Amino acid sequence: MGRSKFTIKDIAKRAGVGVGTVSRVLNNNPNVKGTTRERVLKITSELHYVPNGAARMLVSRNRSLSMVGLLVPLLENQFFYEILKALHDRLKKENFNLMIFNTEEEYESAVNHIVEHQMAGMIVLGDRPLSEKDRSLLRSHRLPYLHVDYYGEGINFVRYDNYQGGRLAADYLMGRGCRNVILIGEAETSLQQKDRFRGFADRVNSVHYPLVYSEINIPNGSETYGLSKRLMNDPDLDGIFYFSDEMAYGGIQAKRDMDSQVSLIGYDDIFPTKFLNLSTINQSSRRLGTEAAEGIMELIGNRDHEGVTVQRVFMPELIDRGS
Amino acid sequence: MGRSKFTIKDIAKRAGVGVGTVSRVLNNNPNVKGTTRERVLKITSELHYVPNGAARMLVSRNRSLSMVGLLVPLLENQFFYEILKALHDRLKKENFNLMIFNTEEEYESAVNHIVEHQMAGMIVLGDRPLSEKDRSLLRSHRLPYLHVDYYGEGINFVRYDNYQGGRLAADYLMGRGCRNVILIGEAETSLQQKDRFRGFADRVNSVHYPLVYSEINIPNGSETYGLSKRLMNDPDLDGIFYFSDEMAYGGIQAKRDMDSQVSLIGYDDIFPTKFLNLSTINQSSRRLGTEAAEGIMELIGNRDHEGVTVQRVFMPELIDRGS
DNA sequence: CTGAAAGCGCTTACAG
DNA sequence: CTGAAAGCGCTTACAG
Repeated sequence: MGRSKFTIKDIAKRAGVGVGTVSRVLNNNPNVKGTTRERVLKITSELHYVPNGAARMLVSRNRSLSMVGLLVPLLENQFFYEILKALHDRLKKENFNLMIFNTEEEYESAVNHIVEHQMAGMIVLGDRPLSEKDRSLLRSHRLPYLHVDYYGEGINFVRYDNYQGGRLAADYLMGRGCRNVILIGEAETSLQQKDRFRGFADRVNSVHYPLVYSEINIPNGSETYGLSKRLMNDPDLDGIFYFSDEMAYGGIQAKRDMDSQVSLIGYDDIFPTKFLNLSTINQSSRRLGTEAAEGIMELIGNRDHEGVTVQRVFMPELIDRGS
Repeated sequence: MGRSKFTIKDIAKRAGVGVGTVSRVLNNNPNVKGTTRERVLKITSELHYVPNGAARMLVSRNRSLSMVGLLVPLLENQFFYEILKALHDRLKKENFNLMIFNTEEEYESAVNHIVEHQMAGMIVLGDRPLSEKDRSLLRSHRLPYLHVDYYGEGINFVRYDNYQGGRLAADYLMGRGCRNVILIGEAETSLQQKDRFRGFADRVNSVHYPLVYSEINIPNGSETYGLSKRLMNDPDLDGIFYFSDEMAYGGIQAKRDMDSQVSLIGYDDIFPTKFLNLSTINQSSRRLGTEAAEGIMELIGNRDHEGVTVQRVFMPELIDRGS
């Protein structure tokens, strides 16, 4: 039961060798006599010795760090969690670890931490861009980063095509004969939402289908049950497109309780959605996470080559569950 | 656009001061003349200078690290995600960061990493105990840790009472007049599952209620829809207790599709459950996460006092949605 | 195969 | 208010 912290020096002294030798043993350097190695190993284990990670990092500037920082607005919807799982799985295979930073307010302290600890790379979940300051910091430290679900010129990202998803949603509701549709979104409008709703509008207009639509945006994270119920009182309303499945759940419940005929469609196809028989636009969180992991590893591997860019866009899919 | 890494020495040289002064500026030490401070700050920002975290940690052995390591079997159910959110929220308020380790296979490398990097504390989600080796490693480094959902003598934990939850489930099904019940669980039996099912059995037996029950365990993560459907073909079966809400979702769907009268109850009351009108046993993920955060911070604060123990047990609650 | 020494980039008394 | 120096715990040539 060692009392406190031992260092490589303590080990060396007890083993009657120099610190260099202990270091070699610890790093599996083959140039150590078998008996010496044994002796050192015995002592390190008896003392529960664990090398000081900070000292190790400080000295081995070249050692490729195996840590990836992840910026994620944790409170957002479950879709992010599913991405997180896939991301972690894939990274794990290559022996990368993930450090998670909650970034509801601002990125800066997280970005600083990541740079300060010389992580291998960084992934940003969600639709917010980095500040110019953060970007130039990362650039000057050659720290590669990748966005998931955000995009722009010259930046690295993987994402699903939300515009296309909006078009699919329009197809679905038009296919069910809707003429009077409401789009329910979040008040703090995200890029995704804009793209989805724009895709919806463009699709409706492009085919000259006689459909009237309007948009209602509610505070992020608020319940949709009451609102949906009230809307369903309007006999003219015949369709609702929710920005996300989580928002649509309240709608499904309202529809059931009101015995309403309104057509509903959500977005994401997260795990519980199929059990609610909710039609939706599927984007695979697993795929997104996996591709993000592979993307960042590619960027890390090519840190020194200029101009390597990862930009991948996937197509979502309509899932018709007759809702 | 700095090309590469600058050190405190570079800053000092350009500012025409010693490294000590630069360090003081960086650490907001008040004993620096205003103009000197300005000059240094200007240069650090021009050069995108960020101090080397490893060097910093190495030298300031006393600085209380603000990192908590979290061991979590990521692939498990959504309940963990909700805990994760709450945990993160609470920790954030006290300026702790969270580093997440996936531990589906073994804990050892994660524990090593946490010790090596001198984190402030560690939280273990899930029902697996640490190995004796890991425990003595943590002990000898005075690194406090806390289990969520696992428990035992002399260890720190916060958890819900699963045994009690099982009793509530029994009450629910007995209240609906069930006589013939099946418990569906996971083949890789967890402590939680054992407690829940044992609570169920004890409750039924303690009141001499004429109820026959049997247990079916299926591979973790597999679908329950097909199984539930088959079971519902048996006209004698009138109740199913699922180990988790996620497992129960397939059952709810089967019940609807078969138009069955079987009574169903899940466990957890995760977010989507209410929309499925599934009765369940509520345990608040938010509370568990928050308490875990507070528990580990308490342990961290009392690192040097022997015998401080955190052991908190919360009572779950029956949510009757008539399923 | 091994030891002594330099050095990684910081912080912090110490002496002015 | 500030500089020079010691030291944090490692790794890695270098010289044997």
